[in-house]
Amino acid sequence: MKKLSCRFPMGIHILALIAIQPTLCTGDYLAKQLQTNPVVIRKIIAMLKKAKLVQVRAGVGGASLLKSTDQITLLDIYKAVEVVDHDGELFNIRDESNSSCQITSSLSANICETLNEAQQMMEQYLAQISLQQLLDQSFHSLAQ
Amino acid sequence: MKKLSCRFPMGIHILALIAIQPTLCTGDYLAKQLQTNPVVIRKIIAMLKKAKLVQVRAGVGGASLLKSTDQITLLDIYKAVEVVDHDGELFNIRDESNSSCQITSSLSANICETLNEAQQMMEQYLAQISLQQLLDQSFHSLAQ
DNA sequence: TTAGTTATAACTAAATCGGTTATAACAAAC
DNA sequence: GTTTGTTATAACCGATTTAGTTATAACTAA
Repeated sequence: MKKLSCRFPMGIHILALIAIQPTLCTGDYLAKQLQTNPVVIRKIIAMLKKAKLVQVRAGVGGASLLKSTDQITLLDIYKAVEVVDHDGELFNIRDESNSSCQITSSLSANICETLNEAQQMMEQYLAQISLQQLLDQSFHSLAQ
Repeated sequence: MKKLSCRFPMGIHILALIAIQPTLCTGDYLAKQLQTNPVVIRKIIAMLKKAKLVQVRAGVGGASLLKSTDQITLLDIYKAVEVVDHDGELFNIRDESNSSCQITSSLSANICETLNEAQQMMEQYLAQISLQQLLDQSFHSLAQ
């Protein structure tokens, strides 16, 4: 019913623009690009800073990456802005593994294990895509 | 920051219990197993009914599956209870592909494509796991 | 000193969530 | 036909998250 927050795709977009044009990327500029509010941008950037992916030039504006674009994966960004304050589990699984009913207990443990594997499939994919790859793809589609 | 709803793991658990002991599975019984409220159970079952995965004996209680356990995949359940009222996209991607800035436009399109592929990795995995497989695993861990 | 910027707190409106209560309808047993 | 146990569903609640906004303070370079 509910999607994840838009911070993840926005975070990717922000870092990509910073990679291309560091000094140009003020909060206002990025907000115009992403059609949102500068404070929303700065909140996302604050999370990316906490993950040591980016640094910001306070006062004067602009930002720059703290890693090279091929060393930043989409999983890094995902975890920086989407996985906070909890164990990182996407699915909301309640632990019934110590139920007095053995079937429920066993089922619960197996559901938990299986869903976490499903999540890992997604995260493994995100870990394989670097910011550089995304930039390459985008420039390639631009050239056509 | 936010996990998905607990309807998905609960829906799996509910269908598994129905598969094992159809007549026993009243709303009250299932609620005790999952440690929640009968109405919560019935809301989930209502979504599973809409997806034609289960039928319920109104008045007398109990439920039964409308497909065999090896023809119900976790993806079926996921889509029945977690993906409703929107296009099924997990990530909240805003369409910036018609931005006046060509870089932003191209980036947006590629972010969208990449994240949807990440989602597909997860859904493909869910599609490979049947309810029967989950039951087999659970009985196997019980036997040990 | 000024202008442009970042940092951050506080607040809002909207949506979703899990849960609860209440009411009506249903089906089988007696 | 009544009773009993159940399903179906609407209405509501409090908590939480979200994106956005406003306001204030601090920073940096010109």
